[in-house]
Amino acid sequence: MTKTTDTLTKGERTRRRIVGHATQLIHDKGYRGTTIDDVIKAAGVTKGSFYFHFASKEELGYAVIDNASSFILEGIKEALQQKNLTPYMRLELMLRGVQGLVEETQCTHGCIMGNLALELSPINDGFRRKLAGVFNDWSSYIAGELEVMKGSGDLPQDLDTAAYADFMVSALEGGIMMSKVSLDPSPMRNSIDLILKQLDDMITR
Amino acid sequence: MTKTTDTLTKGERTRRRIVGHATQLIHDKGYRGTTIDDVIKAAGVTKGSFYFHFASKEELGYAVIDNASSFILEGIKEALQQKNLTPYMRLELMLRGVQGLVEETQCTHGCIMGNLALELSPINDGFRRKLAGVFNDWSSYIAGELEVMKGSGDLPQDLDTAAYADFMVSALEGGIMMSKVSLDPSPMRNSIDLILKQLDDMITR
DNA sequence: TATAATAGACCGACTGGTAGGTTTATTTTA
DNA sequence: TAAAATAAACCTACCAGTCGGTCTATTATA
Repeated sequence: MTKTTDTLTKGERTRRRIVGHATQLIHDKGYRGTTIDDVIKAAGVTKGSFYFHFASKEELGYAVIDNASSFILEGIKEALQQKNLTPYMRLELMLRGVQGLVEETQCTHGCIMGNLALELSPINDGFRRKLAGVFNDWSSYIAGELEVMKGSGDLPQDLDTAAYADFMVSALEGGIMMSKVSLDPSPMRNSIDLILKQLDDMITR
Repeated sequence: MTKTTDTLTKGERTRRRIVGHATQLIHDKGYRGTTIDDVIKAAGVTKGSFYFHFASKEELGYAVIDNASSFILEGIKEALQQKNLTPYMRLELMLRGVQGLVEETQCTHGCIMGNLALELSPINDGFRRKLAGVFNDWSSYIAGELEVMKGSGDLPQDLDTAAYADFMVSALEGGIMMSKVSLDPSPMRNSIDLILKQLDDMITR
């Protein structure tokens, strides 16, 4: 996937360090709430160095979205590739994985993708499209699992798997939003519990 | 409720005009994305006049949240007060009402409460608490309807109505988020459809 | 009742600070 | 040693907030 650190040039390592710190800061305070000065201070570089690696704050934004989305989607794909598990168990593993990620920050930071989706969609169409693509990919992976379940007769044949996958993503992101605004992990956990329960209830026995 | 326009002083009318335009702008571009200059230009007032009515941008923010939340919650309460309808129909009316509001802006602006919740929660605890209160109220109203249904035996007696109401709000807000980032009303409609279908499926017959 | 005094509402140039971005010189590294 | 990378000072636009002052409609007073 990504090159191992020891094969990277110094410049590439610096760039990644900047992106890493910027991702954390933006996850916490948002894109507008994070200044270049914040980023270079956290990453331990100077302005000149930053602008050697990035043409603009916008370019940093794209790098952060790429970094965060590939991290998240890799985790999701990994959970869904556990071929020793049933599709239902794979989906459960995936959802619990996301829950773990969000709980790492006591739910106060929410989901960086959801945060940026709402903050940046109205002001930058490039960001918006990239973020929409991430959610679309995520939903597609879930729909793939639902299709497998449907194919083996575990789910009703008239189930619209794409729509149901969208619903699962929506309910999860909404739960994360509620947890962030209330500083309480319960709503997110509750969403995941109910998503899984409803999926389980749909399984034809 | 609110005073009728003709009994208001000139100053009160100006203040409300500022809040109204600010609400629109903030709904569209977010709190940070909206400048005082944007607001005064839209409302047709000057800086001095603005700062006669508001001590700070933050105070405007509170006024906007109050304005938007009371508007939304009034609409919700109105739908839930239709005593000639069944609780299920009241909830459906409420959800379709929210859908209508969001579709007024082609889903591009999302829900102002959700937008502000994610943007402002990490940077201002006062805003965060106020927004959390709005979602809490909303969920409580829904839970009230679910309790009625449960009381009349239409829903399972072991249903956690508060948790299920939270889930409904989460799924709806998440759907609105997906619609905003994809510029497509389908995810929100899909969320509402599935929320209602799942509620209907739960009704004991 | 004519005039003076007061207060609410409004005006817009200005300011201090901030944030994104630039420039030029210097040091590292491949 | 040429190119890559870093350093530090600097620039400029923008933005929240300020401040001295104006306008107008009541209200008080002689």
